[in-house]
Amino acid sequence: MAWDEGLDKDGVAYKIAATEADRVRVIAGPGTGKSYAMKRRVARLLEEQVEPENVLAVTFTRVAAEDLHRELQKLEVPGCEKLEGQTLHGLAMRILAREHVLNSLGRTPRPLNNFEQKAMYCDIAPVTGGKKECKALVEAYEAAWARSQGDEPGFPATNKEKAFQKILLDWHIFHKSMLIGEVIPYLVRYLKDNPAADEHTEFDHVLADEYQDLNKAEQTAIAYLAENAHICIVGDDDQSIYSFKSAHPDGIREWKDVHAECADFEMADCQRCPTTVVAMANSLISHNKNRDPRELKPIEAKGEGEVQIVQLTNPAIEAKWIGKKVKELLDAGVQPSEIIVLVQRKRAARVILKALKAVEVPAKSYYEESQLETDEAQKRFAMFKLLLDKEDRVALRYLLGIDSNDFRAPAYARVREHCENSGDTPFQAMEKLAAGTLELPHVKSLIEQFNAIGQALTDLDLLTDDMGQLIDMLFPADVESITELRELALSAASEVTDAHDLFSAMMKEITQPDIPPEVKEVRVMSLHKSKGLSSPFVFIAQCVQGVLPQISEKGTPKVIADAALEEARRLFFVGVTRVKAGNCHPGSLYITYPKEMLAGMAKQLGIPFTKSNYGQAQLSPSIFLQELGPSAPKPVAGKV
DNA sequence: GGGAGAGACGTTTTT
DNA sequence: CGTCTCTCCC
Repeated sequence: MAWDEGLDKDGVAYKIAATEADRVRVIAGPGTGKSYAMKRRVARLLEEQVEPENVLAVTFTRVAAEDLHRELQKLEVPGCEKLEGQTLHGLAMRILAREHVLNSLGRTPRPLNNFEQKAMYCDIAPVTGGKKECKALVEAYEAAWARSQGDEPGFPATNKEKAFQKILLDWHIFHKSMLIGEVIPYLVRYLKDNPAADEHTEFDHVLADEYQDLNKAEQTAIAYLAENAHICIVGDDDQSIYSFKSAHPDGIREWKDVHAECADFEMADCQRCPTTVVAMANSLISHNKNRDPRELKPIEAKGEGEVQIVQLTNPAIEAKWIGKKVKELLDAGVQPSEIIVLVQRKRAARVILKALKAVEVPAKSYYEESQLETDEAQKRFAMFKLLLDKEDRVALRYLLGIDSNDFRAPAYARVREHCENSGDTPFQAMEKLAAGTLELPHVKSLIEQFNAIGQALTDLDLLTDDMGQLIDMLFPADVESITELRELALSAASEVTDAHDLFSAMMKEITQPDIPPEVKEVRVMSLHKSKGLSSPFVFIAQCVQGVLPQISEKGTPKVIADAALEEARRLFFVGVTRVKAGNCHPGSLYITYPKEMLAGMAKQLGIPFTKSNYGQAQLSPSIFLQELGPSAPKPVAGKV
């Protein structure tokens, strides 16, 4: 198929795909067809004989990357199968792992997962004064990097921070590891310090999606990678919802000033939502002050859709109402996968999930922890890592500490000290301790733990050639808590022949889980997760003051409180614009909110209320509801 | 090192 | 209220 087949030559999608400008900015509102335009652009590049490996298409989340990748595969253009859709982190990890980069870096791009990070906290907290403090400092360190442009993190500021940074870095250098928040900044630093490096010219074309969600460091990384390439950034500052991870939405606004010659496009025709929803979304977002005024344009042919705003007595009845409504829809022939329920609170998600199950609706909550994230699964997986690489210091550190409150930090500190003085690796030191050729005080429990690990490793080592047995041993069928991991291993094993490949296949599955192409359940998820999705039936629950928006603590500076309110408004804007008008369904949006809830619960959730009747706090509807404007239907009382 | 009891928290993400 | 985390003490 030719890249411009069926494209209106006066349309903005055509222009975006066709432009030869080397700096392109696209501001694309929700549902305006930016992926479509991007796809056509890539198709054009391939048809013009640009090598697929010289095209970089990056996004922020894995889901979006996977999506992009799948879309690109569908292009019927030679070479498209070689196109990657990737996250910036994934790309950064791959670049940092290159031999020459590693050498110049002085750090190892081996990021810590949550669990491994716990071990790290236990090791460094005693030196820095408490775990809480330590976590806060790590967060500050990562945030400083996120806001940096790759020189130095702008941290430490105080002596205390200085001392802390040294301890933190020493830990990571010793363990040959990295914080996730360091991955991009180190890439930036590498690119900056090595202007002659090949990485600067690796790509001829760079497409960066969801640009408003990237932080300063990430935006800087992209700027370096695209310095000698054509670049097209795409985003929408009205959908910026990641300020908590230091996203820098000003970046997309300022981009045009920085690149004065850039080709600038705006996609405003909403190809997704019914007209009522578009009008409501426009009205809502116009209340934000910190934005360039723009309007999403409705397409009459989409129809008006159906919008209901429903107040229920309390959260339980709200959940019940949603359950009933969903059930009705399913009975009328709607597929469960066509329904999404958006809630901002885990607790509410649980209540709604229960209510859905109660009426036998197949449902899945995206809040629930995957089995792969449990202690037990992590332990097995760490064992696997260590089996393949005895010098994976983080895995060993983690395993030596598990089943102990403090991760056996005091004992481990002695071993580490020995290693630093002698040059032994931790594994070597532990072997010597176990053999009795090295003696250290107060490390008995550590040795016992190591012996257990060592025994398991020896047993496993004999099996690395026999996948079936290896899996049986690592992920036994009779341990219920790891069935998911076992299944993963079994399915991965069918495609590989040795343990290393099995590990990488599993790792990939775990870190980049295949998004199942067909969903079979009603999905209950956060507004954040819903970004990138669209659905003919969208429920947004718990729209009360205190939840959406969250109310800032007393004493929060006004600037910060205002910014938080605007971000919450964008979040709601994202939620509302998930609704898709289609051929079979007009596109339905159900916004619900409880009238009251137990005062105790409201207090816990930080929901403000002025009076309480018989212990029931009387709640205020979200201010966003009135901001939806005159096109929004009048709220009604729901019946169950 | 482990258990009891106090205390905090209750959102959102990247390998 | 329920869960997880931290601290203290033996």
